Amino acid sequence: MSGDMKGQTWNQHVVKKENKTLVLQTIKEKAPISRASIAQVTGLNKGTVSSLVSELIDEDFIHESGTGESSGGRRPVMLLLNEKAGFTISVDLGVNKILGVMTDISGNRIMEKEINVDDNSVYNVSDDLFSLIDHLKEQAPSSRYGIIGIGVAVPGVVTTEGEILLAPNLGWKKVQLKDMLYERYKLPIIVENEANAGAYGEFIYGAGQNSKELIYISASIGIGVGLILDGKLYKGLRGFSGEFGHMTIEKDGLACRCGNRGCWELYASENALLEASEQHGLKNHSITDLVTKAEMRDTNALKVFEQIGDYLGVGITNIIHIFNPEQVIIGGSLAEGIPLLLPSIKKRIKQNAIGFNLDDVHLNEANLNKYSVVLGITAFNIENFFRSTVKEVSNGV
Amino acid sequence: MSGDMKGQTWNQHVVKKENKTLVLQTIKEKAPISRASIAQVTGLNKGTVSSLVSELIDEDFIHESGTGESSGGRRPVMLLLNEKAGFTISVDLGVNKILGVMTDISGNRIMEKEINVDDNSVYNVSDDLFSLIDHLKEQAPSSRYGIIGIGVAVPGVVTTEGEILLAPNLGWKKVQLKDMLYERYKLPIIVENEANAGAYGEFIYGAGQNSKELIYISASIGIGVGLILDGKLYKGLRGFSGEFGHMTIEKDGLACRCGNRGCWELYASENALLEASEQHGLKNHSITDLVTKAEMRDTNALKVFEQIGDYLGVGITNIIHIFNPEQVIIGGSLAEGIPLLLPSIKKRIKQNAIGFNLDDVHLNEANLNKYSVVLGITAFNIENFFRSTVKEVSNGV
DNA sequence: TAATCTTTGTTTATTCAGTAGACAAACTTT
DNA sequence: AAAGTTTGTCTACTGAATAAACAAAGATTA
Repeated sequence: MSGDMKGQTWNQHVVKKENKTLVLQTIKEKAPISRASIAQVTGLNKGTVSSLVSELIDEDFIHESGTGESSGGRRPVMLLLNEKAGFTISVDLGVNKILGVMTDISGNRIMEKEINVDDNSVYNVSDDLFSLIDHLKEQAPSSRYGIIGIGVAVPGVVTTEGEILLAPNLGWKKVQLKDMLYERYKLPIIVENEANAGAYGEFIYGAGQNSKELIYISASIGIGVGLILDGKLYKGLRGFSGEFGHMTIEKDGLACRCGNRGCWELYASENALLEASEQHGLKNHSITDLVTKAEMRDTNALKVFEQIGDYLGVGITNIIHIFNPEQVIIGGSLAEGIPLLLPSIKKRIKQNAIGFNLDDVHLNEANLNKYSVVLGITAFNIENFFRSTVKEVSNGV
Repeated sequence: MSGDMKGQTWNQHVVKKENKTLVLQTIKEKAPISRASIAQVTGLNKGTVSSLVSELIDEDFIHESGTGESSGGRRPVMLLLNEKAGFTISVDLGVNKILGVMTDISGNRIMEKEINVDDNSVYNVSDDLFSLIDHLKEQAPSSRYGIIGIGVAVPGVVTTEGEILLAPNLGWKKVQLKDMLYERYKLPIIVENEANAGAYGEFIYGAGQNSKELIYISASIGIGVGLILDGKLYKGLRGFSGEFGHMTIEKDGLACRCGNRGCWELYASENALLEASEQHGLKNHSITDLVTKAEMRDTNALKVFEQIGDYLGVGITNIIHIFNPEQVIIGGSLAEGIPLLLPSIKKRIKQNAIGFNLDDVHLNEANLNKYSVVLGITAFNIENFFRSTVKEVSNGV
């Protein structure tokens, strides 16, 4: 009816929609909060807030929760997000295991299930994935909005349309996972790259909550990077940004299966760590083994971590130069070794990064641990839900 | 009075402001255009468009320009941007010369002046800069809004507040150029990094007009990069993004004066080109000399361009992997040699870049030539003007 | 304890921008 | 000349925000 191609048109419906979202957002962030405080924080008129709040209550998005402390006058009625108004199902589809969680619309984990996978064929994995989702879905408490969305993170190249073009470590090519899931569940579906999801998870619920410019490094078998720029996930033209694993840090260095040479992930990933440890006489060790050895002051293990940390530092220095970020967060399976890697990472960065950019940046470990990725998916699910639902309900009823 | 900290509040004033801007934008882009067409394109009601248009005419932003062709009914009255409602002064402050242009608010160049500089001290340059601006300012035609803004691009690190922290090739540190200019002219001032300005210039007026994701490489003495992401200039936390010149492409490679090692600009800038040519026995040649020689099939000169192009390709491959851009534009003084560099750049990229990302990207030469940077500044000036003025006038009168 | 002051939240009258639709003007087609 | 189209303006209406009055419920003070 309106809002064509470019530059949406503004009318009072849009105004109401935006203000309602603003009120809801304020409650989400500052709950418990009174109507009066919302008016003060947002700058909206008290009457406007009252009327929007009563709509939100009717729609079960929020509810009152008794009175708060008086500050010298009538005691305020506090408002809370109605966390149990709906639930999400979010899955981290890894190479060796699949982690699925159910959360409420506030992002609290209600239930989770993890299964191991050895056969990575599309057929087998999708079977496992479906039964995992079915299992979570069956046990969802009843609620006004039910399951509000299902999302899956995959270690691969995903288009903005949710098609998996390539997932090398799964051996997948051109898999229409989003369509498959929609076909089966008829619910809003999200399929997203694993590094992007991890970045968003840490941004919304984790170490990056107060940074608008943050770079999340997912260092596992390979390296993927998720970019939060200007407070939004940056995906590039078709969704393929963040292929930092294939950034050349040694011109004409080692040949990568991607066709490039000297790729960062050949020197600084979990794979690189394991290879380096073999070269130092530590064969068939897992990361956990190596961490244990290094903690017991094994010289070879220590050397390996120092070497990998140094290479990580080279790439991170590049990241700092390129983005002038506020925060760089390291996640993925390699994060297990962070305490051992950090000294040499920091040494390299301090030596090599330009002062101005270095001064601005904080280097941190992901603090949601194995949940970074699933919770990113959860955040996508919830955002999607509020964006589409808050408005339609208010117009529709 | 409203619209506090986060999440602006929406009311009818905002609606009008946005719709008015939308109408103006539509006229800028599609002029000459009738009221009826604007209504159709924007989705706004015919009456709304009529009333907004009549305000814009009162404010001299646009004017009617006779009737257009009938399409089977009453002939439309065509609307045009009133290009001469105001003028900008935009300056590209280079190491060897200063280029200043005056443009109208449509970005047409009205006048220009270029001067050479040999003493780069702040004192001397600011003197030259002031007299250059004075000269342009004096000759500005009289107009409703006069000089709407003054902007300067500098080859250095500029904060979001317009302070020049460091301009190594000028030998400047901590120069409050924005304040100095405001003190003198009491007009809206912009001070911006040269690569950022170049990127914006090509984005608005040049080769990148239809790309929302574009990377501009300013290859001169060093390398700077301007990032247009999601249709906006990306500046990072404090404005220091795009320091691609100091991206490591050879770990522990050549030492750079920035403190890092193996920086891209040591291998792929104008400086690198000149050094490489000396190593090939071509001493004291300018780029122009080398281009001439190479065009006459001088083997050494050809080799030099091939080598530098190859290194450029390495960095551009990284850029393609990192951003999944729609377009990469090469500008700066090195662009003079583009026809000679392109073959080896393209060869490297085709060999090394990941297919998905490679398929999306177009590699182009800047097409505004020496005006990329000044016109970027012009675009900033104009945007600033419309953002602040369109609205205040309509509320204020 | 009573009177007064504060804060919270609702209600009412008002303002203002966009919309739909009628209408007039100007043109084309039959 | 009559009928149909397109453009642009005008009028009545709608709906959302606002300011201000008001009611409710508490704190403070004498």
